[in-house]
Amino acid sequence: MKRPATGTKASRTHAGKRLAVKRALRPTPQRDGNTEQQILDGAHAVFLRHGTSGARMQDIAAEAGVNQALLHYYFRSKERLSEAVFRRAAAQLLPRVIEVMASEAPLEGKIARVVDLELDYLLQAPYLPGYIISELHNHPGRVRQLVSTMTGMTPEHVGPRVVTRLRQQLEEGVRAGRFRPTAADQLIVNLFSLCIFPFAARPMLMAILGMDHEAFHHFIGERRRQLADFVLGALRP
Amino acid sequence: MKRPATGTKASRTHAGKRLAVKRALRPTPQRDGNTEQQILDGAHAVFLRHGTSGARMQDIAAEAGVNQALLHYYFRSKERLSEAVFRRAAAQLLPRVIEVMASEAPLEGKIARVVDLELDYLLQAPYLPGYIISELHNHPGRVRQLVSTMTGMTPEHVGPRVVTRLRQQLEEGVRAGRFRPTAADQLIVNLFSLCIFPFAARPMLMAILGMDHEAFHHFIGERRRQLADFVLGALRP
DNA sequence: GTCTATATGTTGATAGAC
DNA sequence: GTCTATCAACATATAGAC
Repeated sequence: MKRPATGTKASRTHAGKRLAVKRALRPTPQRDGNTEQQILDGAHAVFLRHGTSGARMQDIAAEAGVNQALLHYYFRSKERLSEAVFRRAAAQLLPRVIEVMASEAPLEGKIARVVDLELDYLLQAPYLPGYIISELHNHPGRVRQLVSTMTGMTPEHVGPRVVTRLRQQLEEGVRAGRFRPTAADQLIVNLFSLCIFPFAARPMLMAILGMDHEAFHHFIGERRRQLADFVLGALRP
Repeated sequence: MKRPATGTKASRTHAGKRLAVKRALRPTPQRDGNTEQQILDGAHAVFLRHGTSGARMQDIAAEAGVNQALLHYYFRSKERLSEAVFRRAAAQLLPRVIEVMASEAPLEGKIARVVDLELDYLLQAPYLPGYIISELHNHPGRVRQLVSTMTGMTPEHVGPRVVTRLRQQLEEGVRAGRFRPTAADQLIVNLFSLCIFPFAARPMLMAILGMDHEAFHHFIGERRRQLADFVLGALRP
Protein backbone atom coordinates (compact mmCIF):
# COMPACT_ATOMS: atom_id res chain seq x y z
CA MET A 1 0.00 0.00 0.00
CA LYS A 2 1.49 3.29 -1.07
CA ARG A 3 1.67 6.29 1.13
CA PRO A 4 -1.34 8.63 0.63
CA ALA A 5 0.66 11.34 -1.10
CA THR A 6 -0.05 14.00 1.45
CA GLY A 7 0.19 17.27 -0.36
CA THR A 8 -1.42 18.44 -3.56
CA LYS A 9 -0.06 16.53 -6.48
CA ALA A 10 2.38 18.03 -8.92
CA SER A 11 1.63 21.46 -7.54
CA ARG A 12 5.08 22.93 -7.86
CA THR A 13 6.79 24.39 -10.86
CA HIS A 14 9.24 21.53 -10.68
CA ALA A 15 12.54 22.42 -12.14
CA GLY A 16 12.84 21.76 -15.82
CA LYS A 17 16.18 22.15 -17.51
CA ARG A 18 17.28 25.14 -15.51
CA LEU A 19 19.81 27.43 -17.05
CA ALA A 20 22.91 28.89 -15.48
CA VAL A 21 21.66 32.03 -13.81
CA LYS A 22 23.93 34.87 -12.85
CA ARG A 23 26.19 33.60 -10.09
CA ALA A 24 28.45 36.36 -8.86
CA LEU A 25 29.65 36.47 -5.27
CA ARG A 26 26.39 35.39 -3.71
CA PRO A 27 26.32 33.76 -0.28
CA THR A 28 25.14 30.66 -2.15
CA PRO A 29 27.99 28.16 -1.94
CA GLN A 30 30.00 26.77 -4.83
CA ARG A 31 27.58 24.55 -6.67
CA ASP A 32 29.91 23.10 -9.28
CA GLY A 33 27.73 23.34 -12.29
CA ASN A 34 24.68 21.15 -12.29
CA THR A 35 22.99 20.57 -8.97
CA GLU A 36 20.60 18.01 -10.35
CA GLN A 37 23.49 15.90 -11.55
CA GLN A 38 25.20 16.30 -8.21
CA ILE A 39 22.13 15.00 -6.44
CA LEU A 40 21.77 12.14 -8.86
CA ASP A 41 25.36 11.12 -8.24
CA GLY A 42 24.93 11.26 -4.49
CA ALA A 43 21.70 9.29 -4.71
CA HIS A 44 23.43 6.76 -6.94
CA ALA A 45 26.14 6.20 -4.38
CA VAL A 46 23.74 5.79 -1.46
CA PHE A 47 21.09 3.74 -3.25
CA LEU A 48 23.63 1.35 -4.69
CA ARG A 49 25.02 0.52 -1.29
CA HIS A 50 21.89 0.42 0.83
CA GLY A 51 19.10 -0.30 -1.63
CA THR A 52 16.00 1.83 -2.05
CA SER A 53 14.36 0.81 1.24
CA GLY A 54 17.57 1.08 3.20
CA ALA A 55 18.66 4.44 1.84
CA ARG A 56 17.95 7.62 3.79
CA MET A 57 17.23 10.92 2.12
CA GLN A 58 19.41 12.66 4.66
CA ASP A 59 22.38 10.50 3.71
CA ILE A 60 21.80 11.25 0.06
CA ALA A 61 21.71 14.96 0.73
CA ALA A 62 24.95 14.75 2.68
CA GLU A 63 26.60 12.67 -0.02
CA ALA A 64 25.55 15.21 -2.63
CA GLY A 65 26.71 18.09 -0.44
CA VAL A 66 23.31 19.76 -0.49
CA ASN A 67 20.27 20.20 1.67
CA GLN A 68 17.55 17.63 2.04
CA ALA A 69 14.93 20.05 0.78
CA LEU A 70 16.75 20.32 -2.52
CA LEU A 71 16.22 16.65 -3.13
CA HIS A 72 12.50 17.21 -3.10
CA TYR A 73 12.81 20.35 -5.13
CA TYR A 74 14.47 18.47 -7.96
CA PHE A 75 12.93 15.01 -7.68
CA ARG A 76 9.71 15.55 -5.77
CA SER A 77 9.89 12.32 -3.77
CA LYS A 78 12.16 9.51 -2.73
CA GLU A 79 10.21 7.22 -5.00
CA ARG A 80 10.94 9.31 -8.07
CA LEU A 81 14.56 9.82 -7.15
CA SER A 82 15.02 6.10 -6.74
CA GLU A 83 13.43 5.51 -10.13
CA ALA A 84 15.83 7.91 -11.77
CA VAL A 85 18.79 6.17 -10.16
CA PHE A 86 17.53 2.72 -11.04
CA ARG A 87 16.98 3.66 -14.66
CA ARG A 88 20.48 5.06 -14.94
CA ALA A 89 21.94 1.97 -13.30
CA ALA A 90 19.90 -0.51 -15.29
CA ALA A 91 20.97 1.17 -18.50
CA GLN A 92 24.58 0.28 -17.72
CA LEU A 93 24.35 -3.40 -16.96
CA LEU A 94 23.60 -5.01 -20.30
CA PRO A 95 23.14 -2.71 -23.32
CA ARG A 96 26.71 -2.87 -24.58
CA VAL A 97 26.63 -6.61 -24.19
CA ILE A 98 23.34 -6.92 -26.01
CA GLU A 99 24.71 -4.75 -28.78
CA VAL A 100 27.57 -7.15 -29.25
CA MET A 101 25.45 -10.27 -29.05
CA ALA A 102 23.03 -8.98 -31.63
CA SER A 103 25.78 -8.11 -34.09
CA GLU A 104 26.82 -10.11 -37.15
CA ALA A 105 30.31 -11.05 -35.98
CA PRO A 106 31.22 -14.73 -35.55
CA LEU A 107 29.94 -16.26 -32.34
CA GLU A 108 33.39 -17.13 -31.00
CA GLY A 109 34.48 -13.51 -31.17
CA LYS A 110 31.27 -12.22 -29.70
CA ILE A 111 31.61 -14.40 -26.64
CA ALA A 112 35.16 -13.30 -26.02
CA ARG A 113 34.15 -9.69 -26.52
CA VAL A 114 31.24 -9.93 -24.10
CA VAL A 115 33.43 -11.41 -21.41
CA ASP A 116 35.99 -8.65 -21.78
CA LEU A 117 33.40 -5.88 -21.93
CA GLU A 118 31.43 -7.08 -18.96
CA LEU A 119 34.26 -7.99 -16.60
CA ASP A 120 36.13 -4.80 -17.38
CA TYR A 121 33.09 -2.70 -16.74
CA LEU A 122 31.97 -4.45 -13.59
CA LEU A 123 35.45 -4.27 -12.11
CA GLN A 124 34.95 -0.54 -11.88
CA ALA A 125 31.28 -0.77 -10.92
CA PRO A 126 31.24 -3.79 -8.64
CA TYR A 127 28.09 -2.77 -6.75
CA LEU A 128 25.94 -2.60 -9.86
CA PRO A 129 24.85 -6.25 -10.16
CA GLY A 130 24.02 -6.63 -6.49
CA TYR A 131 21.99 -3.45 -6.61
CA ILE A 132 20.02 -4.39 -9.72
CA ILE A 133 19.27 -7.87 -8.44
CA SER A 134 18.36 -6.53 -5.02
CA GLU A 135 15.99 -3.94 -6.43
CA LEU A 136 14.34 -6.32 -8.84
CA HIS A 137 13.95 -8.83 -6.05
CA ASN A 138 12.60 -6.54 -3.34
CA HIS A 139 10.55 -4.23 -5.55
CA PRO A 140 8.83 -6.27 -8.25
CA GLY A 141 7.47 -3.09 -9.80
CA ARG A 142 10.98 -2.27 -10.91
CA VAL A 143 10.72 -4.89 -13.63
CA ARG A 144 8.57 -2.61 -15.76
CA GLN A 145 11.12 0.17 -15.46
CA LEU A 146 13.82 -2.23 -16.52
CA VAL A 147 12.12 -3.32 -19.72
CA SER A 148 11.03 0.20 -20.61
CA THR A 149 14.60 1.39 -20.12
CA MET A 150 16.06 -1.35 -22.27
CA THR A 151 13.49 -1.19 -25.03
CA GLY A 152 14.10 2.52 -25.11
CA MET A 153 17.72 1.92 -26.07
CA THR A 154 17.54 -0.88 -28.57
CA PRO A 155 15.23 -1.27 -31.55
CA GLU A 156 12.43 -3.78 -31.10
CA HIS A 157 12.22 -6.14 -28.19
CA VAL A 158 15.59 -7.04 -26.75
CA GLY A 159 15.45 -10.69 -25.88
CA PRO A 160 13.82 -12.15 -28.98
CA ARG A 161 16.18 -10.32 -31.30
CA VAL A 162 19.35 -11.44 -29.54
CA VAL A 163 18.11 -14.96 -29.02
CA THR A 164 17.00 -15.32 -32.62
CA ARG A 165 20.32 -14.17 -33.99
CA LEU A 166 22.17 -16.40 -31.58
CA ARG A 167 20.04 -19.39 -32.48
CA GLN A 168 20.88 -18.91 -36.15
CA GLN A 169 24.58 -18.81 -35.45
CA LEU A 170 24.39 -21.87 -33.25
CA GLU A 171 22.55 -23.83 -35.93
CA GLU A 172 25.07 -22.80 -38.55
CA GLY A 173 27.89 -23.83 -36.26
CA VAL A 174 26.27 -27.18 -35.58
CA ARG A 175 25.85 -27.87 -39.31
CA ALA A 176 29.47 -26.94 -39.88
CA GLY A 177 30.54 -29.27 -37.08
CA ARG A 178 31.96 -26.48 -34.94
CA PHE A 179 29.38 -26.57 -32.15
CA ARG A 180 27.40 -29.16 -30.37
CA PRO A 181 23.62 -28.66 -30.29
CA THR A 182 22.90 -25.98 -27.71
CA ALA A 183 19.79 -24.05 -26.72
CA ALA A 184 20.28 -20.34 -27.41
CA ASP A 185 18.52 -19.04 -24.33
CA GLN A 186 20.50 -21.41 -22.12
CA LEU A 187 23.75 -20.17 -23.63
CA ILE A 188 22.77 -16.55 -23.08
CA VAL A 189 21.93 -17.20 -19.47
CA ASN A 190 25.16 -19.16 -19.04
CA LEU A 191 27.13 -16.20 -20.32
CA PHE A 192 25.36 -13.69 -18.12
CA SER A 193 25.62 -16.00 -15.12
CA LEU A 194 29.35 -16.52 -15.49
CA CYS A 195 30.05 -12.81 -15.97
CA ILE A 196 27.64 -11.17 -13.55
CA PHE A 197 27.19 -13.61 -10.67
CA PRO A 198 30.72 -13.29 -9.27
CA PHE A 199 30.03 -9.59 -8.71
CA ALA A 200 26.48 -9.99 -7.48
CA ALA A 201 27.60 -12.60 -4.97
CA ARG A 202 30.93 -10.99 -4.31
CA PRO A 203 30.56 -10.69 -0.53
CA MET A 204 29.58 -14.34 -0.32
CA LEU A 205 32.35 -15.58 -2.57
CA MET A 206 34.96 -13.50 -0.82
CA ALA A 207 33.83 -14.95 2.50
CA ILE A 208 33.66 -18.56 1.33
CA LEU A 209 36.91 -18.51 -0.58
CA GLY A 210 38.66 -16.32 1.94
CA MET A 211 39.54 -13.51 -0.44
CA ASP A 212 40.22 -9.89 0.35
CA HIS A 213 39.62 -7.09 -2.14
CA GLU A 214 42.96 -7.51 -3.79
CA ALA A 215 42.51 -11.25 -4.14
CA PHE A 216 39.09 -10.72 -5.65
CA HIS A 217 40.51 -8.29 -8.16
CA HIS A 218 43.14 -10.81 -9.10
CA PHE A 219 40.52 -13.53 -9.30
CA ILE A 220 38.55 -11.52 -11.84
CA GLY A 221 41.69 -10.78 -13.81
CA GLU A 222 42.32 -14.50 -14.08
CA ARG A 223 38.71 -15.06 -15.01
CA ARG A 224 38.94 -12.50 -17.76
CA ARG A 225 41.55 -14.68 -19.45
CA GLN A 226 39.90 -18.06 -18.97
CA LEU A 227 36.16 -17.55 -19.17
CA ALA A 228 35.73 -17.29 -22.93
CA ASP A 229 37.74 -20.48 -23.39
CA PHE A 230 35.57 -22.18 -20.81
CA VAL A 231 32.39 -21.32 -22.69
CA LEU A 232 33.83 -22.07 -26.12
CA GLY A 233 35.16 -25.32 -24.77
CA ALA A 234 31.71 -26.30 -23.64
CA LEU A 235 30.37 -25.61 -27.12
CA ARG A 236 32.77 -27.96 -28.93
CA PRO A 237 31.04 -31.01 -30.35
CA MET B 1 25.06 4.06 13.64
CA LYS B 2 22.92 1.61 15.51
CA ARG B 3 19.79 2.60 17.26
CA PRO B 4 20.44 3.55 20.90
CA ALA B 5 18.73 0.46 22.31
CA THR B 6 16.20 2.39 24.28
CA GLY B 7 15.12 0.11 27.09
CA THR B 8 17.13 -1.81 29.58
CA LYS B 9 19.04 -4.52 27.84
CA ALA B 10 18.02 -8.12 28.11
CA SER B 11 15.72 -7.28 30.95
CA ARG B 12 12.96 -9.71 30.18
CA THR B 13 12.79 -13.39 30.90
CA HIS B 14 12.94 -13.94 27.18
CA ALA B 15 11.34 -17.18 26.23
CA GLY B 16 13.70 -20.10 26.29
CA LYS B 17 12.51 -23.43 25.03
CA ARG B 18 9.02 -23.09 26.39
CA LEU B 19 7.14 -26.28 27.06
CA ALA B 20 3.60 -27.13 26.15
CA VAL B 21 1.59 -25.82 29.05
CA LYS B 22 -1.90 -26.93 29.80
CA ARG B 23 -4.10 -25.73 26.95
CA ALA B 24 -7.72 -26.56 27.62
CA LEU B 25 -10.55 -24.38 26.39
CA ARG B 26 -8.90 -21.10 27.14
CA PRO B 27 -9.90 -17.94 25.28
CA THR B 28 -6.43 -18.03 23.78
CA PRO B 29 -6.88 -18.88 20.09
CA GLN B 30 -5.68 -22.02 18.37
CA ARG B 31 -1.92 -21.64 18.32
CA ASP B 32 -1.01 -24.73 16.32
CA GLY B 33 1.85 -25.95 18.37
CA ASN B 34 4.89 -23.77 18.42
CA THR B 35 4.35 -20.04 18.26
CA GLU B 36 8.02 -19.24 17.87
CA GLN B 37 8.18 -21.42 14.78
CA GLN B 38 5.03 -19.81 13.46
CA ILE B 39 6.56 -16.36 13.81
CA LEU B 40 9.79 -17.51 12.23
CA ASP B 41 7.89 -18.85 9.25
CA GLY B 42 5.94 -15.64 8.86
CA ALA B 43 9.08 -13.57 9.16
CA HIS B 44 10.78 -15.81 6.62
CA ALA B 45 8.00 -15.20 4.11
CA VAL B 46 8.02 -11.43 4.55
CA PHE B 47 11.77 -10.92 4.79
CA LEU B 48 12.46 -13.02 1.72
CA ARG B 49 10.15 -10.94 -0.42
CA HIS B 50 10.86 -7.45 0.87
CA GLY B 51 14.31 -7.67 2.37
CA THR B 52 15.19 -6.68 5.92
CA SER B 53 14.88 -2.93 5.38
CA GLY B 54 11.67 -3.23 3.38
CA ALA B 55 9.90 -5.62 5.72
CA ARG B 56 7.42 -4.31 8.29
CA MET B 57 6.93 -5.93 11.66
CA GLN B 58 3.18 -5.51 11.31
CA ASP B 59 3.19 -7.50 8.08
CA ILE B 60 5.19 -10.25 9.73
CA ALA B 61 2.76 -10.40 12.61
CA ALA B 62 -0.16 -10.64 10.22
CA GLU B 63 1.57 -13.31 8.15
CA ALA B 64 2.24 -15.31 11.29
CA GLY B 65 -1.31 -14.81 12.50
CA VAL B 66 -0.21 -13.27 15.76
CA ASN B 67 0.13 -9.92 17.43
CA GLN B 68 2.99 -7.56 16.85
CA ALA B 69 3.92 -7.58 20.52
CA LEU B 70 4.54 -11.31 20.36
CA LEU B 71 7.29 -10.74 17.85
CA HIS B 72 9.19 -8.73 20.41
CA TYR B 73 8.37 -11.19 23.14
CA TYR B 74 10.06 -13.98 21.24
CA PHE B 75 12.78 -12.16 19.33
CA ARG B 76 13.31 -8.93 21.22
CA SER B 77 13.86 -6.73 18.13
CA LYS B 78 13.50 -6.62 14.39
CA GLU B 79 17.25 -6.84 14.12
CA ARG B 80 17.39 -10.15 15.99
CA LEU B 81 14.42 -11.57 14.16
CA SER B 82 16.01 -10.74 10.85
CA GLU B 83 19.23 -12.41 11.96
CA ALA B 84 17.36 -15.57 12.84
CA VAL B 85 15.69 -15.62 9.44
CA PHE B 86 18.89 -14.90 7.58
CA ARG B 87 20.75 -17.67 9.38
CA ARG B 88 18.05 -20.17 8.59
CA ALA B 89 18.00 -19.08 4.96
CA ALA B 90 21.76 -18.98 4.55
CA ALA B 91 21.99 -22.49 5.95
CA GLN B 92 19.92 -23.76 3.04
CA LEU B 93 21.73 -22.28 0.07
CA LEU B 94 24.98 -24.18 -0.07
CA PRO B 95 25.65 -26.77 2.64
CA ARG B 96 24.33 -29.80 0.74
CA VAL B 97 26.32 -28.69 -2.27
CA ILE B 98 29.48 -28.19 -0.26
CA GLU B 99 29.01 -31.59 1.26
CA VAL B 100 28.95 -33.15 -2.18
CA MET B 101 31.88 -31.16 -3.49
CA ALA B 102 34.04 -32.08 -0.55
CA SER B 103 33.31 -35.79 -0.90
CA GLU B 104 35.57 -38.40 -2.44
CA ALA B 105 33.38 -39.28 -5.43
CA PRO B 106 34.68 -38.73 -8.98
CA LEU B 107 34.48 -35.13 -10.15
CA GLU B 108 32.17 -35.85 -13.05
CA GLY B 109 29.57 -37.36 -10.79
CA LYS B 110 29.91 -34.60 -8.23
CA ILE B 111 29.20 -31.90 -10.78
CA ALA B 112 26.11 -33.66 -12.05
CA ARG B 113 24.94 -34.21 -8.51
CA VAL B 114 25.44 -30.57 -7.54
CA VAL B 115 23.45 -29.37 -10.52
CA ASP B 116 20.56 -31.70 -9.69
CA LEU B 117 20.61 -30.89 -6.00
CA GLU B 118 20.77 -27.16 -6.44
CA LEU B 119 18.26 -26.71 -9.26
CA ASP B 120 15.77 -29.04 -7.64
CA TYR B 121 16.02 -27.23 -4.37
CA LEU B 122 15.89 -23.72 -5.79
CA LEU B 123 12.88 -24.57 -7.92
CA GLN B 124 10.92 -24.83 -4.71
CA ALA B 125 12.67 -21.93 -2.99
CA PRO B 126 13.14 -19.48 -5.87
CA TYR B 127 13.34 -16.39 -3.65
CA LEU B 128 16.27 -17.67 -1.67
CA PRO B 129 19.18 -16.57 -3.89
CA GLY B 130 17.79 -13.09 -4.46
CA TYR B 131 17.26 -12.65 -0.75
CA ILE B 132 20.73 -13.83 0.25
CA ILE B 133 22.43 -11.68 -2.35
CA SER B 134 20.26 -8.71 -1.49
CA GLU B 135 20.98 -9.01 2.23
CA LEU B 136 24.69 -9.51 1.77
CA HIS B 137 24.78 -6.55 -0.58
CA ASN B 138 22.71 -4.08 1.45
CA HIS B 139 23.87 -5.15 4.91
CA PRO B 140 27.59 -5.92 4.80
CA GLY B 141 27.45 -6.98 8.44
CA ARG B 142 25.55 -10.05 7.34
CA VAL B 143 28.75 -11.53 5.95
CA ARG B 144 29.92 -12.46 9.44
CA GLN B 145 26.66 -14.24 10.14
CA LEU B 146 27.04 -16.16 6.91
CA VAL B 147 30.47 -17.51 7.66
CA SER B 148 29.64 -18.29 11.27
CA THR B 149 26.56 -20.16 10.09
CA MET B 150 28.47 -22.17 7.52
CA THR B 151 31.46 -22.94 9.68
CA GLY B 152 29.03 -24.10 12.31
CA MET B 153 27.75 -26.80 9.99
CA THR B 154 30.88 -28.16 8.36
CA PRO B 155 34.14 -29.13 9.99
CA GLU B 156 37.00 -26.71 9.49
CA HIS B 157 36.84 -23.78 7.15
CA VAL B 158 34.55 -24.34 4.21
CA GLY B 159 36.22 -22.83 1.22
CA PRO B 160 39.78 -24.06 1.63
CA ARG B 161 38.66 -27.63 2.22
CA VAL B 162 36.43 -27.82 -0.84
CA VAL B 163 38.89 -26.00 -3.05
CA THR B 164 41.79 -28.16 -1.94
CA ARG B 165 39.95 -31.40 -2.65
CA LEU B 166 38.75 -30.07 -5.99
CA ARG B 167 42.24 -28.98 -6.96
CA GLN B 168 43.54 -32.47 -6.29
CA GLN B 169 40.90 -34.07 -8.46
CA LEU B 170 41.51 -31.58 -11.25
CA GLU B 171 45.24 -32.27 -11.20
CA GLU B 172 44.67 -36.00 -11.25
CA GLY B 173 42.29 -35.59 -14.17
CA VAL B 174 44.77 -33.46 -16.06
CA ARG B 175 47.51 -36.04 -15.59
CA ALA B 176 45.14 -38.75 -16.77
CA GLY B 177 44.28 -36.66 -19.82
CA ARG B 178 40.61 -36.34 -18.84
CA PHE B 179 40.60 -32.61 -18.02
CA ARG B 180 42.24 -29.54 -19.34
CA PRO B 181 44.15 -27.42 -16.81
CA THR B 182 41.60 -25.47 -14.84
CA ALA B 183 41.75 -23.30 -11.73
CA ALA B 184 39.74 -24.88 -8.93
CA ASP B 185 38.30 -21.68 -7.54
CA GLN B 186 37.21 -20.57 -10.99
CA LEU B 187 35.43 -23.87 -11.54
CA ILE B 188 33.65 -23.62 -8.21
CA VAL B 189 32.47 -20.11 -8.99
CA ASN B 190 31.41 -21.22 -12.47
CA LEU B 191 29.29 -23.97 -10.99
CA PHE B 192 27.65 -21.71 -8.44
CA SER B 193 27.11 -19.01 -11.04
CA LEU B 194 25.41 -21.32 -13.49
CA CYS B 195 23.15 -22.85 -10.86
CA ILE B 196 22.27 -19.88 -8.68
CA PHE B 197 22.29 -16.84 -10.95
CA PRO B 198 19.22 -17.80 -12.99
CA PHE B 199 17.20 -17.71 -9.77
CA ALA B 200 18.82 -14.61 -8.34
CA ALA B 201 18.24 -12.72 -11.56
CA ARG B 202 14.97 -14.43 -12.31
CA PRO B 203 12.87 -11.27 -12.64
CA MET B 204 15.41 -9.80 -15.03
CA LEU B 205 15.75 -12.93 -17.13
CA MET B 206 12.02 -13.43 -17.32
CA ALA B 207 11.62 -9.86 -18.52
CA ILE B 208 14.44 -9.97 -21.06
CA LEU B 209 13.59 -13.36 -22.47
CA GLY B 210 9.85 -12.79 -22.24
CA MET B 211 9.10 -15.74 -20.01
CA ASP B 212 6.18 -16.25 -17.67
CA HIS B 213 6.36 -18.44 -14.58
CA GLU B 214 5.55 -21.59 -16.48
CA ALA B 215 8.14 -20.86 -19.13
CA PHE B 216 10.74 -20.21 -16.45
CA HIS B 217 9.93 -23.50 -14.80
CA HIS B 218 10.33 -25.26 -18.12
CA PHE B 219 13.58 -23.38 -18.75
CA ILE B 220 15.02 -24.68 -15.50
CA GLY B 221 13.86 -28.19 -16.30
CA GLU B 222 15.76 -28.02 -19.56
CA ARG B 223 18.75 -26.58 -17.75
CA ARG B 224 18.72 -29.43 -15.30
CA ARG B 225 19.38 -31.82 -18.16
CA GLN B 226 22.03 -29.82 -20.01
CA LEU B 227 24.06 -27.96 -17.42
CA ALA B 228 26.31 -30.74 -16.19
CA ASP B 229 27.21 -31.63 -19.78
CA PHE B 230 27.99 -27.99 -20.42
CA VAL B 231 30.45 -27.83 -17.54
CA LEU B 232 31.96 -31.24 -18.22
CA GLY B 233 32.27 -30.28 -21.86
CA ALA B 234 34.23 -27.21 -20.91
CA LEU B 235 36.60 -29.35 -18.89
CA ARG B 236 37.55 -31.68 -21.74
CA PRO B 237 41.14 -31.25 -22.91
C1' DG C 1 1.82 -16.35 26.58
C1' DT C 2 -1.05 -13.28 24.34
C1' DC C 3 -3.50 -9.29 23.81
C1' DT C 4 -4.64 -3.77 23.41
C1' DA C 5 -2.98 0.60 23.87
C1' DT C 6 0.66 3.73 23.78
C1' DA C 7 5.28 5.75 24.02
C1' DT C 8 9.37 6.98 21.39
C1' DG C 9 12.10 7.88 17.67
C1' DT C 10 12.90 8.10 12.75
C1' DT C 11 11.79 9.68 8.12
C1' DG C 12 9.91 11.61 4.08
C1' DA C 13 8.02 15.71 2.94
C1' DT C 14 6.56 20.78 3.27
C1' DA C 15 6.45 25.86 4.58
C1' DG C 16 8.48 29.86 4.11
C1' DA C 17 12.59 33.11 4.58
C1' DC C 18 16.35 34.61 1.77
C1' DG D 1 17.61 27.88 -6.20
C1' DT D 2 18.93 27.09 -1.69
C1' DC D 3 18.50 27.20 3.02
C1' DT D 4 16.45 26.36 8.21
C1' DA D 5 12.79 24.86 10.82
C1' DT D 6 9.00 21.97 11.31
C1' DC D 7 5.12 18.77 10.34
C1' DA D 8 2.66 14.53 9.90
C1' DA D 9 3.01 9.80 9.28
C1' DC D 10 4.69 5.74 10.15
C1' DA D 11 7.52 1.81 12.47
C1' DT D 12 9.68 -0.14 16.25
C1' DA D 13 9.41 -1.05 20.75
C1' DT D 14 7.28 -1.12 25.53
C1' DA D 15 3.74 -1.08 29.29
C1' DG D 16 0.49 -3.41 31.43
C1' DA D 17 -4.08 -5.97 31.62
C1' DC D 18 -5.70 -10.61 31.19
